[in-house]
Amino acid sequence: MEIFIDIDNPLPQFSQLIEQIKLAVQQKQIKPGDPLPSIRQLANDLGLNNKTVAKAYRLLERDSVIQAKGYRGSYIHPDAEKNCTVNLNELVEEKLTDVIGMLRHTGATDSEIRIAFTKVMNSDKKRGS
Amino acid sequence: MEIFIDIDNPLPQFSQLIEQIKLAVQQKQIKPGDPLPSIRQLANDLGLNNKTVAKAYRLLERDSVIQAKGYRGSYIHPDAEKNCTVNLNELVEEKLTDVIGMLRHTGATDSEIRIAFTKVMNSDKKRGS
DNA sequence: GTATGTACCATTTGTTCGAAGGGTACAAGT
DNA sequence: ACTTGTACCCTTCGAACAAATGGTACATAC
Repeated sequence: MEIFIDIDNPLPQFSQLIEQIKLAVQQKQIKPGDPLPSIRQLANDLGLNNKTVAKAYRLLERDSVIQAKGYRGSYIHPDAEKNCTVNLNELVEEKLTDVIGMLRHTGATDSEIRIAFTKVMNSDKKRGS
Repeated sequence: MEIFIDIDNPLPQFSQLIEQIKLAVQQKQIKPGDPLPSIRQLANDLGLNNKTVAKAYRLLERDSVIQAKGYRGSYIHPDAEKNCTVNLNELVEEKLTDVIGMLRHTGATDSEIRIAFTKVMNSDKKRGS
């Protein structure tokens, strides 16, 4: 499995990493149960910061593409092949498109929608999750 | 009817103006059909820019609190008293709260939601209103 | 002619945010 | 001991945006 990170690519590095790992899973270059390089090691190999790789791993684990087994390294998730085709972002975009379209239809300004959006994002953040 | 614009108020000037005009309507200091000062005049009286007042008027008209009668000035809308209590922003916030809550429940990161949000806002903007 | 609402062009200022990097530390596994 | 994932702290850079201001112009009503 080979990973290329393109600095000139407008896509964030952690996104590129996620994409390529998902791609490797889909192309069966790596299979469920296979171990992944450690965060620090991969970061070192690619010339990235630990945090950047950790961020990619964190998101990959949330999407059940990989599994972080405590302090025993990270492995490809059993259902990785299925889960890495499911795109959470598509759902997010879809839902947001619906609401935004609806709100614009009521006459709400883009500006107002943005204001309300950030307000909701921030106010809910404080008291919870 | 007296309008006060507080520079130190964190609330934007145009918002303060909207609030105070709505308040004046609710308190029946001005009644449906009453004329409003012209944009330029009010801006001059309050020491604001024309655009700032125009923005407030534009939003007030969208909410049917006032009526801009072409080139004959602006007047209080017949249903102003009813409409100025209805807050479009509340609807916007409510709907956004719903979706955001739902998306967060699916595991989406606040960051991801923000990314998708701006993406939707911008991509839809390009191809027509 | 003058005032009106409105629509463009533009700029400046301040805030918020994402992305990335740097450092330190911890608990649990080998 | 050493590595692992993870969780904090903080900083820098750049982009996107809101808010406000300025100027110009137009068609229409009085």
